[in-house]
Amino acid sequence: MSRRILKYAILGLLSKEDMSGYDITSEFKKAIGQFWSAKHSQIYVELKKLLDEDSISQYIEMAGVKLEKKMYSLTTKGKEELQNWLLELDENVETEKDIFALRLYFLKDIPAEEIPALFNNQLKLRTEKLAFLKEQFSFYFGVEKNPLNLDAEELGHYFVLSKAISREENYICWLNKSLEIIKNKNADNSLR
Amino acid sequence: MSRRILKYAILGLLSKEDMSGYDITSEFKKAIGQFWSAKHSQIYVELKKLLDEDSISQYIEMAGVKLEKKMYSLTTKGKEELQNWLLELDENVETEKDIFALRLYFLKDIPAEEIPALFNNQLKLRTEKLAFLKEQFSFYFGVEKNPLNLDAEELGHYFVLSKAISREENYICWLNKSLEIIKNKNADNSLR
DNA sequence: TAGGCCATGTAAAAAGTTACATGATTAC
DNA sequence: GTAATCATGTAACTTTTTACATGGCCTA
Repeated sequence: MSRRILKYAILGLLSKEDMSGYDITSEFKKAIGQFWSAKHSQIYVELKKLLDEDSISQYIEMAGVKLEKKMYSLTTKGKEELQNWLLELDENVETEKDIFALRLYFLKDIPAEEIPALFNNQLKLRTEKLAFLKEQFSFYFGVEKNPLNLDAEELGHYFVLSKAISREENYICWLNKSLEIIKNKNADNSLR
Repeated sequence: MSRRILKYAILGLLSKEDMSGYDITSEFKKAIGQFWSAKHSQIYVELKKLLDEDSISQYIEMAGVKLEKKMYSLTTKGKEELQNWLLELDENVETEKDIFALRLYFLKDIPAEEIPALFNNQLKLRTEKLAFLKEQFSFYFGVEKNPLNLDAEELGHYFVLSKAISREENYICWLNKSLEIIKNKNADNSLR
């Protein structure tokens, strides 16, 4: 958890178009939510902070008769900060936390007959996520398959979706391979 | 983050053998650190809490003449808590945060000539990590390749290492594919 | 008119990082 | 003797989650 990643995630989203806190919250439920996310409570606080620091500016848009949407835009300062952050080189790979893998490390304390259920649950979750991602992908890039024909904005989206898909496919593949090993082991033991 | 994952990570490590806070800190620099980690400052605080809650017990081991190592063991309560946690089914896939992918989503704000450097840096980091993981793998499983011959404890380790390796290989593969796209795009543009 | 979504916030608590602090042991 | 590593802790701060809280809009 390092130096204000949420700040830059928000600046990045606002560099595409002006958004409200609610819009930003929604974005984290789509493609980019595969690699960073935050709850609305954190986002509203961060927006206030960014406003204070003059990285963003605010204006009101009416949504209906009474409902005020607070829209945010990047300021010059915000644009510069984003630019600089985008060019930073990471110095090390951060731990990508994964509770299932953590549990599996403690395999010896899981009764053998319970293990397949754990794998199957994970397989279900990951398969659902992959389906969601593929749906998104074909919605945005279904017709135009060749990434060379995409503009820079679409290409960012393309990379992130293709990355998420490849991550989930790889995860599912590893789950299947590992589950096979477990099944063979269980079969072995019942022969004895 | 969520429901005391560090607690269970520590209980899990202690179920293999008694350890000190320092030992636990070291473990997070090895295989399991690929999927969960914590700093010593957090670990010592959590150990005190677990001791208060009677999930673990403490004894002193002398390391040298003056140096006292505080060793921790699971209590019956701790063992039960670990058991129950290991059988819990995750209800959703948590965001696996990845700053590089986040940056890449904002690609349109990165000057085209800077992009390859960003990819190459990531490629370097991931390649180094993969080398480290493969070293670990061959150290522990080099001779005995067949996972069917491993006992439950080794198998947990095997799964976690094989998962980390497959994750990094997949990441590198995606980086290379994406970098190719970027190069082709840059070449295209300079032709115009 | 009711339920789901749009929309924005605050407060408290938990989790995690960074910095400060200290001292022993080991191997060269 | 000195540097790396072993060993343990606290304090301040940042980040993230959970819960509380409110009200408008839209569609069936």
